[in-house]
Amino acid sequence: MSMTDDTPATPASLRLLPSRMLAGVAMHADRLVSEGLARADARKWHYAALVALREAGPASQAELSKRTGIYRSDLVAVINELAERGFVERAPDPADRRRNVITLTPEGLGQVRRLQELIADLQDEVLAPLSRPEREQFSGFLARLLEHHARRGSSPEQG
Amino acid sequence: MSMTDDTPATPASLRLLPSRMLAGVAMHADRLVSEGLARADARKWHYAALVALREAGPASQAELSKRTGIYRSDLVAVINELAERGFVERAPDPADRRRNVITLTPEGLGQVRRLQELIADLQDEVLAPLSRPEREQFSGFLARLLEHHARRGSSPEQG
DNA sequence: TCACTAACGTTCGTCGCACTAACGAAACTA
DNA sequence: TAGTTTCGTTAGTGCGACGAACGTTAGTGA
Repeated sequence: MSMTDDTPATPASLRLLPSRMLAGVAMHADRLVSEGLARADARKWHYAALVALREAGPASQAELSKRTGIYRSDLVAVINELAERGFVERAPDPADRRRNVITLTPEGLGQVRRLQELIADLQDEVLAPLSRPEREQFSGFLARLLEHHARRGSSPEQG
Repeated sequence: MSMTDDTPATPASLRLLPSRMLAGVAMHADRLVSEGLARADARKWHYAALVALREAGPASQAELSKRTGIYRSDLVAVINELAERGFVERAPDPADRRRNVITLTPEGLGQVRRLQELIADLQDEVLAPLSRPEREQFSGFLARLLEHHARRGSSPEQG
């Protein structure tokens, strides 16, 4: 009857590995925001594209790809979904007939505002256990790490 | 020929999103360690399993799964690969014939030592831009975030 | 003892993400 | 005018996280 507390704990040498913790926290964060956005019939990429459009105006898909970090291959589907929902419009560029010009619609503007609030709440949820100043520190660290690895990375970059 | 600096910068509202930065840093970190381990013909999971075995002795696959966070479905392949390389042995448990007992071999012990050094170096590379005390802070934040989300998570947990 | 349930290892399949390859059309460049 | 590059697009790869289901074996209660 006596149980010897058989809880199989992850060894500390694994549990405390920064790269592992990083992956774990990123996963939880990703799940939180993805599920939150799903409740609004949206995805991370929708938000990224919409924000980029609002911030910098109409753009070609190639430009959007660079601004958001979404691969141009994957961007196709994102724009499709946003266009279906009436948040953006895809039109051929008369000046360069290879390109499409993606434009934010009024409905899209409304949506990005809604999503922005939602996302802000979700970030709070992600960082819940940290105090305000700690969140600043943490974000600062992340930004520095990101910048560092973005430079050295021979990889095509992504976010 | 003046160029209006057409560098398409990611808007700050995206670039500074914690969840996004988290994903980005985690990706870079993961790539670094994965590539590093690949050079030693190993993967993250190999290391996780080997460490868990060294730390807590021989175990069934179910137990290993809980200790390492590797799904039992995926663990099968990991043990296969480790067994192929002679680092572990998989034997049926005479006490419970449903189970396999996974045991670390002497070669496995050597390998886990090698990998541990390698991993330590790779962690340094990941955290390169941070000073020692900053790394401590950062790791502390990660640990707190992880613990927080592990509790509330109805998700089966993973690292 | 006998049905019921639960655990174990395993296989197969799914979903999403990062990423590559290739292609036709259009645009630049020599 | 020929060669190269860019753009949007389709298809596909590799991997990590995860679920479903199955046969086998162990425990559990009537």
